[in-house]
Amino acid sequence: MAVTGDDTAATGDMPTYQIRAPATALPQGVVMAASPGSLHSPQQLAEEATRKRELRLMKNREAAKECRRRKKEYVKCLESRVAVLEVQNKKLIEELETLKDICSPKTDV
DNA sequence: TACTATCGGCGTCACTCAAT
DNA sequence: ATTGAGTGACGCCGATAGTA
Repeated sequence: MAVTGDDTAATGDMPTYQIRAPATALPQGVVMAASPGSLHSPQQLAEEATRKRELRLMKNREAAKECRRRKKEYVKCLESRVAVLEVQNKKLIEELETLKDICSPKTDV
């Protein structure tokens, strides 16, 4: 698991699978906005607003996919850890029973 | 076969948090 | 204060399984 310990330690409410990664590159086909100074008419402003919204939605779409992918991976990781711990627990219980048998005094009833 | 319940994935919105 | 990324919550949709 690639989880930064510092992040999780600093923010208690942060899910452990969350990784605050640096900003990633834009998906292919994304064109950066024109500078605000180059806009004039209300028509142009409206188009710019629409374009910005679509860009935001597209980025959020990709972010959500990535977030879900990481979450699935995290859950899978937890499940395999549970499996390992269950085996370990079972072994310890068996060992305990063995030691009890060895140590307990015999009672003939 | 039509209907229903359940599940997984998706897109979107609203919010938080860190960086600037 | 603003901005961008990450994520929880919600609703929708298609696939699949179970049932009358």
